[in-house]
Amino acid sequence: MTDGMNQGTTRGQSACEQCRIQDRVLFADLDAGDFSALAGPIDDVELPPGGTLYHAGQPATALYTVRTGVIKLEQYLADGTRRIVGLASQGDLLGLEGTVAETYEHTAIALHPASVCRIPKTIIDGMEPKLNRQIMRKWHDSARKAHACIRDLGTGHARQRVARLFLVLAPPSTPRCRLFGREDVGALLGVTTETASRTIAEFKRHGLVAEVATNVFTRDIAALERIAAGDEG
Amino acid sequence: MTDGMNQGTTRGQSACEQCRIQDRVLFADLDAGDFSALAGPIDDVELPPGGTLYHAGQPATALYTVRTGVIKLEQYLADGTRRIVGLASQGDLLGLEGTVAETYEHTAIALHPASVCRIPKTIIDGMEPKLNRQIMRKWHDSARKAHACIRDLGTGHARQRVARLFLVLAPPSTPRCRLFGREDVGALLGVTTETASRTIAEFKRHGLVAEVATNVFTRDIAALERIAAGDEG
DNA sequence: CGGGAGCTTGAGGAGGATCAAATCATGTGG
DNA sequence: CCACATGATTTGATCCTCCTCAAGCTCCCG
Repeated sequence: MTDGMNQGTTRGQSACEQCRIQDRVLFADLDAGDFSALAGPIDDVELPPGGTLYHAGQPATALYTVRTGVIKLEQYLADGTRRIVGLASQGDLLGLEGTVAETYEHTAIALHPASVCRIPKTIIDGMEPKLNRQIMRKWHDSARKAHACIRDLGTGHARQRVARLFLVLAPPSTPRCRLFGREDVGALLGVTTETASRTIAEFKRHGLVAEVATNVFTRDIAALERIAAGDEG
Repeated sequence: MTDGMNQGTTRGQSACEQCRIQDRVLFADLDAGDFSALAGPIDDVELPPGGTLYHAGQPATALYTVRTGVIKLEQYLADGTRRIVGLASQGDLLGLEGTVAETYEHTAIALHPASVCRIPKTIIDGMEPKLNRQIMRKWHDSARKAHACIRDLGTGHARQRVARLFLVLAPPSTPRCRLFGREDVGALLGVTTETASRTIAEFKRHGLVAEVATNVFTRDIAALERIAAGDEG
């Protein structure tokens, strides 16, 4: 149980018009006029690692756009087992279920220091038609990610899953990628904390990845792809 | 490789207005006037077990509503491994990705004899605003199912996964449920065909389920729930 | 009746879970 | 600034589940 502080700081208004990731977020195809209309109540939320954005079952009052950091989406089984069913990073939308349901379906917790943009449900409701296409695209992203999670991170031996995780964490061109706690790696891949740790340690020994700082890795992409596909060396 | 015939028969027009599952499908909240406007090109497709509705990568020209039967959604890994990432049954919408993307993302194959309703993309495009809420709800269903797949069918021991599958196949009140081939059970749960077979056989021996006809089972719900939660007896 | 596909079962081994301990980070107070 | 406490990570040893390879079985269909 990470048990971090359950909410980050909320500071002032967000400047959507200057947002660096504007083209990737919900309001991508709104014009300037629309922007001034909605500028009002959108604000930023800063989350420390372990900080909770919202809990499963809570009334869904807002959507969130991820600006920086990585946020995990957790769900729980009847026996209390924890499972991470998805990750959200830059440009992803969280709490999409709020547009059609009353409550959140996951618990959203930051893995790295994160900054997200809070968009009250009322804003969405107020301008539905213009946003519909964009919201649909976000649903699509979300479904694709979930299926990729089953396919890539939930299939094969632990070594393959870890390799695929390293490949998913950042695009191949990116030199480094940030990892997170072994317990979370386990919950994401469906293996135990020990297996996650052992496998990552083995990767380091074999030079498949190198830890340049705490949980910051460089990767041998080609070699990881070979492992991911099941080729053993 | 099941390699069934790759398409069922297509016969005539569909009578949406008399459809038994009308309240569960896409056009749930359209009025009579709307119905007559769209009555045109919607038609039924009958699929035999193993029949393919569409292939991953194909241009997405239509959505499909499932009227009867169960349809599997398959995806493939780089090494060729097959994985079932979801099941669709009565009322579910298939090929939703077609509303925002060019091609299908899964291969959709019938597990039982199935009857589906083909809705050309042009119809959807033509009446977007009225349908938006309903489409959104279908996206939501789809995402929920995918997460349930990770959580319930992809976590824990083989015995737990099979128990959860039996519980998911039909609501608890339903006396019987239909299963499908062991190879597909394996691909859905992320275990081998042999493990699927062995586990189901063991369930039969222990009276947790009983096979009243080929792949038709009655279930001891309470006992299955105990197994699903990890209690061993 | 014979052939084939899918299902069941067996034996053996490997991978991962489990239990337990040692080592390494991180932040705290002296 | 250092010693210490705390939690995360790594590692070890053992056991059990599940995979693998292989054979027998059942059911259906020609």
